[in-house]
Amino acid sequence: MRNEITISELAQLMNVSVHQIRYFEDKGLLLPAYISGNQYRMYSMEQIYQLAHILLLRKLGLPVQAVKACMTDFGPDEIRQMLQTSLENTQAEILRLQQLQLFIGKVLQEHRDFGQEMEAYRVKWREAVNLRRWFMLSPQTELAARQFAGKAGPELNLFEADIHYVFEGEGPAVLCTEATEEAGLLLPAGEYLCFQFLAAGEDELEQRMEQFSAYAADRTLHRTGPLVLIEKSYLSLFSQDRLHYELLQRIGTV
DNA sequence: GTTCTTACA
DNA sequence: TGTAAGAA
Repeated sequence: MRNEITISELAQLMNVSVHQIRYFEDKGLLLPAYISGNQYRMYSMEQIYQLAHILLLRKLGLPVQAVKACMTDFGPDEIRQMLQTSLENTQAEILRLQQLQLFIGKVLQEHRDFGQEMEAYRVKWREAVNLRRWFMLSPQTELAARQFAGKAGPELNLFEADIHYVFEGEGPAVLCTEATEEAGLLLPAGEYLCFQFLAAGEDELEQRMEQFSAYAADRTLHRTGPLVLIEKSYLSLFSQDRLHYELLQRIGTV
């Protein structure tokens, strides 16, 4: 038995695919120790170390092409800088994953809340919320894809954000999302009449809003401030055909 | 049975 | 990057 190993043995040893090893060869990163009589690539210890080196650099986020340059003509300064940017990228990735973790937790929590409060009116205390206005929704033109494409930027995260439709007076609704700081529109802290429900279309939505008004009127609740319809589209993960909504309006003394 | 090359999604 | 084919 020779001391060298075949490509599949090397692949298994280093936990990569055979294809990937050949790919590295194609890119000039890793040549076999020699080619055997039957055209098999054979690898020795030197190649094992070299492959480990390549894999480490790939792990640091270097593109395959950059790995070559790194191994041939990078000096200590360039290596240090490479590690520095890799560190920064890693920190950014951690941040991204933390935000994702937060979002998943939020979806699960909201879904729990929704399950309990389904179809129930209740009065609850809400902390103040800052809203950022995006654009008006003219009453006739229903939500059109073009409207979003034209007026909303990439900052408006349609699926992950709570979309607030704010009805101020008789005018058209304004589409808003929550902001972390003062952003034009403030929903003050206070007692709010809240109603959560599922709805499929515009008609059902209007029906619910009339229901909401009637409920408040019946109980002679004094409503103050705008009516707000919150759409939690991400909760549609749980029900494909319907969207989750919450209606709310501040109540209390003038 | 393993690997090689080549092509393709 | 993975998968598939036919050839060695």
